Amino acid sequence: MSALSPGGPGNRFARRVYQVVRSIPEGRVTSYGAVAALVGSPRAARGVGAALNALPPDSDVPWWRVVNRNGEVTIPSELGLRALQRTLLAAEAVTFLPSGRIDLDRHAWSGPDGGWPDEGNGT
DNA sequence: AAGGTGACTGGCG
DNA sequence: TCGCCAGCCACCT
Repeated sequence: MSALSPGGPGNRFARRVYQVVRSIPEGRVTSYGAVAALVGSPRAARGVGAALNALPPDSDVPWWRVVNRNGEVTIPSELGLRALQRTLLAAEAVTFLPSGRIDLDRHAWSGPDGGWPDEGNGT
């Protein structure tokens, strides 16, 4: 059984990255460094990008919810992915600033714990 | 197995 | 605020 089924990049790291990205709630975005930190390698921000780059088109991973630390889409526009990401994010009710960047103060996701800017007030 | 590339981040000027 | 350089880690050939 088993066979582990690598299914491509199916390594340990990439596998974990996909899991984290799947944990990103709709209408929310995060940075590669944040995902890398959640998988246990805060310095592997590029590794996250590589993993997403190897991500299949039929995957259930919302890769479009992952952006750089500037809240800007930094993916190859040649493939049209850049426009696609913006479209998908817009469909998630994500707001873009006049500068062309995403308002991280409004959609920044800090992980499964929450870490939200307007919460934590315990009653 | 080894080398090169990159969907990144942080520090400086 | 923006642009450039160096460092790190993972993926691909």
